[in-house]
Amino acid sequence: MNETREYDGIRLEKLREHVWEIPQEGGMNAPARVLASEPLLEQIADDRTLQQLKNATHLPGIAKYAVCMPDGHQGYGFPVGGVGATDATDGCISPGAVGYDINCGVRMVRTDLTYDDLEGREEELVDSLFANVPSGLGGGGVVEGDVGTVESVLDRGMDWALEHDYATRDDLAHCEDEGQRTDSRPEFVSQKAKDRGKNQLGSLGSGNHFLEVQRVTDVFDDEVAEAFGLVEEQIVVLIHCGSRGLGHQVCSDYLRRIEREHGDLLDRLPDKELAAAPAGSRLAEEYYGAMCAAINFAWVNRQLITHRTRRVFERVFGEDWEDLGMELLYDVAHNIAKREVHDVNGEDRELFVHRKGATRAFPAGRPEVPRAYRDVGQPVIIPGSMGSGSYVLVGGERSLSETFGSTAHGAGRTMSRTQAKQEFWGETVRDELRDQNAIYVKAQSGATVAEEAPGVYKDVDEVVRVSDELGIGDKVVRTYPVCNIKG
DNA sequence: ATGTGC
Repeated sequence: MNETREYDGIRLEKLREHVWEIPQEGGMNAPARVLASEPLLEQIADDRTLQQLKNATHLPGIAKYAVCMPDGHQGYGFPVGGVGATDATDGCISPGAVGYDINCGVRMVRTDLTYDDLEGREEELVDSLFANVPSGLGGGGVVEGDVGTVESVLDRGMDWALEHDYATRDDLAHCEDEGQRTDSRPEFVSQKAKDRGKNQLGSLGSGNHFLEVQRVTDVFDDEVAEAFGLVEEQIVVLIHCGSRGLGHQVCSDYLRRIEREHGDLLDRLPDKELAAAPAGSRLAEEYYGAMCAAINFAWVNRQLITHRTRRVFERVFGEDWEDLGMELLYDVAHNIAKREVHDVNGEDRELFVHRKGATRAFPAGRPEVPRAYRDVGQPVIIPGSMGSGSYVLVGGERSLSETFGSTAHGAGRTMSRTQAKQEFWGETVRDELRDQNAIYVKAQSGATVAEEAPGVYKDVDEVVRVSDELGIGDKVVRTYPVCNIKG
């Protein structure tokens, strides 16, 4: 008899170390799995995550099992840190299982600088980044486009940035999907969404989005770190943001349309927030096209911020960005759905893989991995809090059989934003990080710093340990923050 | 996450 746990009437069986299963019963179309150590499972069970995960298995055509990553927490309808793969022919697609911030994601830009080159100049660098990279709620971006510009960005993604000299060919090669979803259908993105996007091209936004200068403190795998161009004491830049108001509007628009046009399917699901469009329906095709367009918008957003960041480093360090070695290491999406073919019980099936707060983690050999990394596997970038630093992993051998080629995406919150503001005060958090940890934070709003205080996050080391031990994403390097700007 | 509500 397996070890079991029960939380609010939801029973989990321990299959092996870090793998817990909610057995299939009632209206579930598959079992569910939670990938977590015991302390992380306790945190996951603390909110509605397990119930939401169980609800997700009610989605039509869900394959194998729904998965909750070690950093999972409750989200809109479907857990953040959730992976759900549904049959692309007779299953469904669910905006709630992608998330409001379509292609919220993260990229790492490497440099040839070391911490020694930067120490003592943190204030200058953080001030210059803050002054030049638009952040905060509302409008103002690197590019002030019109609706035509937005449509071009939606259609072509990073290819648009290449044509307008905001990107190099190498930048495109180092993005998931090469920074372009060719299934994009801008005509299915509402005018309202495009209007929201036109003055947000190249802007961080607010909440947990940030730009962080970091130093590499630990190398766990010399061979893979070398393939990624990473060494100890090296300075790197992490950019974490998404598709801003445009992606948010796409999600809202389609949730409302699903409610109106597919109420029958909605009535059979345990939670209205799981709203899904049946695969093959007109609405499913339109949502998929619009979501791919928003994905393209987010890649261009991160690229425009990269462009500005390179300019800032050129001014501060007095060399061209090429001479500073500021190449894009990789850009990964954390909130997407994608048609992918996976083995399900010995049969190759085309699925909509929904990764909501989860990272693709393909191992060596997969054709989707950029040529430069194909012999080692794709880089996986996992941001922690502004006090803890982050990790670069490499896609693990077991990810394809265990998690539809996915792993975790971050540390995950442990308390609400409201609670965080009661526990912390922004200016105090900022001063302590500077005085005790030599971390320089500059934000539009003190409230945001309180909401994002290191103390509101799970232990990123523990999340990564579980990923590594499961073999779905393996540790390569760890970084520590130097400068952080945010909304 | 988000022109921080329907």
